[in-house]
Amino acid sequence: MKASSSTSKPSANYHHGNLRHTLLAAAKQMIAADGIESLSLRKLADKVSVSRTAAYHYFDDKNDLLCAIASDGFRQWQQLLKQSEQQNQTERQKFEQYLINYMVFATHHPEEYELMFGRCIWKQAQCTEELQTIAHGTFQHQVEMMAYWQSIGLVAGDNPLRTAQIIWGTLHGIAKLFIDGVYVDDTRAEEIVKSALPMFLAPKD
Amino acid sequence: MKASSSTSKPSANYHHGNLRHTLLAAAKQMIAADGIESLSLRKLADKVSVSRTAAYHYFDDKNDLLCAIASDGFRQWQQLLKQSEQQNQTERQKFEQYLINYMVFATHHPEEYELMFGRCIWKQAQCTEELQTIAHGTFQHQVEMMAYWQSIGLVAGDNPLRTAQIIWGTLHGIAKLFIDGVYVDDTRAEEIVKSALPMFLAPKD
DNA sequence: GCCAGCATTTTGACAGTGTCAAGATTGATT
DNA sequence: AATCAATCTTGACACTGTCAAAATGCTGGC
Repeated sequence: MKASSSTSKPSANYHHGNLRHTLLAAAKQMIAADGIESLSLRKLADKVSVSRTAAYHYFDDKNDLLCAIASDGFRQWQQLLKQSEQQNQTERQKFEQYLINYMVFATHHPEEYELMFGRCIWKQAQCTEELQTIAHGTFQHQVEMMAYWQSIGLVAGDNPLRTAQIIWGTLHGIAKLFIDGVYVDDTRAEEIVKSALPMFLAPKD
Repeated sequence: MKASSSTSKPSANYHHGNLRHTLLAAAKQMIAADGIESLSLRKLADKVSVSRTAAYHYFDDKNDLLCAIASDGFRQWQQLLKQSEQQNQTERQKFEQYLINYMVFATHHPEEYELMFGRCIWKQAQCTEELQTIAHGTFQHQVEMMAYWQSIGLVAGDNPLRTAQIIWGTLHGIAKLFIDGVYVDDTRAEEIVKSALPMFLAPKD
């Protein structure tokens, strides 16, 4: 019968096949536009023209959905990192590029960044297995890069974990101060990171 | 007459005189126990044995109440700073003490810290005039200290604002990674800050 | 001592939220 | 063509912030 779709477009409510993906896409769009806190499952459902509780077939929770978005964010970030690593440059340039990439990613996807590293998911609500794994992997990778940069005498210090924590801390802190609106001029973010860079380098002796 | 209190304790609902203060105290206690996000005006009212909307006589909003808590947080922090400055030590020691104080304050009052510097108030909701003023003053003071420490050759760099932003960024970032549960072992916070310290110092030449 | 007026608190109501249980719809399988 | 599982919807509940209107207690003037 295809009662619902006698015409070309399915467009009907039931079984449009990729609801999970559609929901995620719409949700990302909504948080990009109005922020995480103003995303409600009901508004999301409305936007996708589906009933209030339809999402519950693909996500346990609202939290589960947010975790999925955060996971996607990590994948995006990892991909960006990989691309950047492939360009052949000085290690020094790679290091600088890493710092700038982080900052640009954070300030250009503030809401996704907030989900990836914010309290919303990590603290109060418990984060998904998937999210935990991918996030841990990302950090692991960061520590390894730091270990390498230290081994070749580019970055100061001899404790990769500690150094990674501090550098990440610096990036995260500056990013958050921008994202949360404590620092106001987004465009300066890159500048600030650049002037922070020398702090991390090993003395040239 | 003290009609309400024929016995010792007033304890009645109406006019117990310091509701504003009581509400703030109870709210602080509640967010310390269960986090900001699980604070509701109704639960708060319940705890103080007062009706749901009683708080609206002292605060415009839930946001207004949170801003008041944040403002108190800033006052607390400023007082701690003042105390610490009075102890006569090396400038180097004072600098170290400042960093440690920041970290200890942040990790010991995580929820207040979140309100003081988090998105909750600064971004989505607009912050109170009072909060904006006191926060701005605090940062101003920080920049001045940094300018001094740079002028005596203790801290590296010659741009106090920029340096203050970076150092604050580092502190804020590390604090948030702990507070939000990305880094887990709170007790290590102080250690991390101590190993970050040398980064900020001017080369001894 | 009483009453008006005022500050303070309460009740009622409304729209919005996340989420669960039970029912309705659809496409695929036998 | 009947059955079944996947998918989506409806109904319902408790909880939230917030507003308007009512109730309550205190205080100063007579």
